Order: sequence, then C-alpha cells, then structure tokens
Amino acid sequence: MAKIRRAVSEEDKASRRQDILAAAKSVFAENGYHATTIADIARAAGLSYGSIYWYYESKEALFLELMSAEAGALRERIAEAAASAATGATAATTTTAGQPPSPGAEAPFRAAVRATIEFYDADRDLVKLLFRDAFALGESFEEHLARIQGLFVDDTERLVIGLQRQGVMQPGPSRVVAFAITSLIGQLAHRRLVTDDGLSAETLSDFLVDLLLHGLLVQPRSAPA
Amino acid sequence: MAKIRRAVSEEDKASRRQDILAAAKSVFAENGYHATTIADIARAAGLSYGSIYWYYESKEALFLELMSAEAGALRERIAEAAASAATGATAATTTTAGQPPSPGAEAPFRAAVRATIEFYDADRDLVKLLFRDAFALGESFEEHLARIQGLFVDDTERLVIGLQRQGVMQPGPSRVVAFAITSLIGQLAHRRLVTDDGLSAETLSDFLVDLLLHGLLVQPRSAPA
DNA sequence: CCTTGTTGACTGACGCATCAGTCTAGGAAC
DNA sequence: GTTCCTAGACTGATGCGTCAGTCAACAAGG
Repeated sequence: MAKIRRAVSEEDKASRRQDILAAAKSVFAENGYHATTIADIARAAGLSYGSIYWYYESKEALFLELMSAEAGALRERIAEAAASAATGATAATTTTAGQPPSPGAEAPFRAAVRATIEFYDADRDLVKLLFRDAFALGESFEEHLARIQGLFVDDTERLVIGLQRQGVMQPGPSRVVAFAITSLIGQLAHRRLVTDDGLSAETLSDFLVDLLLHGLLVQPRSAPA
Repeated sequence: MAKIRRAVSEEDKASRRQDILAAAKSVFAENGYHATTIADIARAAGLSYGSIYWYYESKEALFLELMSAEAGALRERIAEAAASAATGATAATTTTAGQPPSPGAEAPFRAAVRATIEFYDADRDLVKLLFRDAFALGESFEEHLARIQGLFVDDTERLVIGLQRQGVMQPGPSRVVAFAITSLIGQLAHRRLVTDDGLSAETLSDFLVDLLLHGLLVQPRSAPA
C-alpha cells in the first residue's frame, strides 16, 4: 500500500483525524452507514485498516463525531447569515417580485433559509448525512422507495394542478409544491411518533392546511413592526 | 418449537403470507431493516426460520412487498377521502381558469391531508416504514440525530417566537411551526440531490419563504369560517 | 556525523460473531 | 403413498475490532 507520512506533531495528528473524517463523510454519504466498511474508509483516507482504530474508538464513534461536526458547521453558517441580516435589516432589499414589501423582521428568516439551501447546495454529502433517508438501505431500496413516494407526489400534484387551473392557487412549479406538501405531512407525522405535542389529528391537519394555503404571517399586507 | 397448523388451502397460505407480512412490519418498524433478522420475523410470526423462505424469496423481497402493500393501502384511503369530499362539496370542478375561486375547491385537499394524518396516527409502524429516517441505523443513532436536528429546530423556534412577539406572525405552537420549517427545508434540499428541477438556490429559498409566510393561495387570507 | 535506543504511528492478518440463505428430515393432509 | 408445508441445524460470507509486529522519527551518546 502507498506509504503515507507518519503523523508526528499534534497538528499532524489533528489533521489526520480530519482526513479520516472527510473520507468517512464521502463514503458514508455514498453508501450509508451499514453498507460502508471500515476498510472502505481506510482506503478512501489512504490509510490501512488498523489505523482508523488508532484515531477512532469504533465505527459508531466515528460516525457520530462526523454528524456532530457537520451539523455544527451548518448551524454556525446559518447563525452568521441571520445575524448579518438582522444588523443590516432595514437596508435589506431582496424581496421577491409581486410580494408586498417585507417588514425588516423577516430578513433574518429569509437569510437563514437562503443560507441553509446554499450550504446544502454546496455540500451534497452533508444532505445525505443529515437526511439519510433510504440511502442507508442501499440502491435498490432507494429506487423502490422513491417510486413509492413519487406516487404520493403524483396524487398531490393532481390536486395542486386542479387548484391552479381554477385560479385558486398561485401558479408555480406544481411538482415542487406537491413534493413540499407531501414531505411536510410525512415529517410532521413522523414527529408525532417521537414527540407528543398534544395536537389532535384534526388540529394538526387544520394547522398544516392553513399554513400551506395562507402562510404564517398575520396580515399579507405588511404592518410596520 | 410449537408446531403450527399447516397452511393447506390457498386461503390458508394467503393468510399465512399476510401474517408474515404483519409480523415483519412490526419488527422492521421497531428495529429498521438492517437490525432485524429473519429469525426475528419468524419468531414474531410464530414460524420457524425456514418457513419464511417458503413464502418469500428473500429478506429484501419481503421488505419491498411490505412497503408496496402499505403505501398502497394509504393511497387508497386518501383517494377515498378526497373523492368523497369532492362529491360532497359543490360539484363545480371542470371550470376554466380565471374564474372566481369556488369555495369548495379546497375541500378535497383538506380531506386528503386530514385522512393522511389520521391514517398515520392509527398506524405508527407505517410512519416508521415510510419515513424510516435514522431508525434504520439503531437506537443510539436515532437519539443522536434527534438531538442534532433538535438544535436546528431550537434555532428556528427562536426566530419564530421573535416574529410572533412582534405581531408579524400568527400566534400558534412555535415548536411545531419551527419543526415544519426546518423539515421542509431539509426535505427540499434532499430532493434537489435526486431531482434536478433547475431551480437556483435563490429561487427555491424565495419560493419556500413565500410559501411559509404567505401560503399557496392567490387570495392571501379569508376570514376563518 | 554516525550509531543505537526508544517511542508510538501504522499495518494487515486473524478471531469471532452475526446472519442470509440452504438443505433435509419429519409430519400433517389427503 | 404422495404431496406439500414446517422445522431448525447447517453453511458460507461478511465485517468489526484486536493484536503482534514493523518501521519512521527523533534523541542521546559517542
């Protein structure tokens, strides 16, 4: 195997830990947790099998540290964007055409969403790690699940298009809208498993539909804040 | 092991297949795909190891069939609800674009969302199967990931509460709102990996923010009925 | 500058457990 | 007796984690 320089100084070692983490990230993102082996990570890092264990306790510990580090970086970026939007709030002019001028209070929110999407865009592996979805199960599962979920999106899209045709709903990318709706429902349903927020199915679905149809703001027309 | 009655008739066999599927559903939902073994399923079904292979080709085939069956049942239920809401409301559906929005146009949508949430509520295992999330990785991972995602929700919730305090955003369960926002962003980001819808980060985040703030309808807000 | 000793980063074969899938004996139904 | 289902022992493959050994880097002594 290609020999690598031995890490001697503390900086060397820290950097090697980082290298391993980076290698692990790409491999985990590609194959999912179960399908990646320590050998894969070692290969990607240009190290031998055993060396991984010199730096990390176990496969699990490596994975957990990776997740934490990545999430931390993302949160930091978001906080930055929100903060800088808040300070330069009144001068913010990135409103969308057709929408009423947003009060300055929205600016950090807009900035945070934007920063998140951009961060994800720039780092596809991160998305896979944080929203690992079916990818943890393997290729054929992923396809099968995508197909199944696609059916729900199809159904929803039909409703959306109908509403758009009737002029009730704003024109726009119906597929994306439909996807947003179905995934939002799914995520909230999943959340109910873990967290009991005491909302009945009726309350939750009303909340959801109203959110989707009317949005979260009090008045569509801007009010001075 | 306690012998069970041999399945003789076709109905018997079909019913045994169903039993296995039901057992598999609960075990897969509990432990995730990788962590459940055929032995677990056999035990849950009250059969022996080998019998599972009499009815199913492989673990994978069993899992895929399970997913398809479950998703099919859910879709059927949703379609029913939407259909009955559509007939129950005004039958004006084939209108041309540009007409004033008929009040009943939303009804199928509301009914579909409601039916979905209720279906999920009544079947927690199904939610785990369809939105398998971290659960495919095991208990400790699930907790770790929940904690990490909780941090993002915390951050978002602070923004939401701020907007609510300023009277810009409607009062409501800030935690649920925050969760809806973060998960929606995550899901759309994840979707971008697979499907290239040609939307820039800017377009997408504007779309998202506008959806969340103003909703999808043309008329921003009508008086609550 | 060269030799020798010590440390600890690195290697990779191997032990061991796990588990998907196979095989065959046994027994119920007919 | 024959067919068909059930049981569960068995096999083989896979992969985590270990460990005995190797060797680069550096230090001390000559």
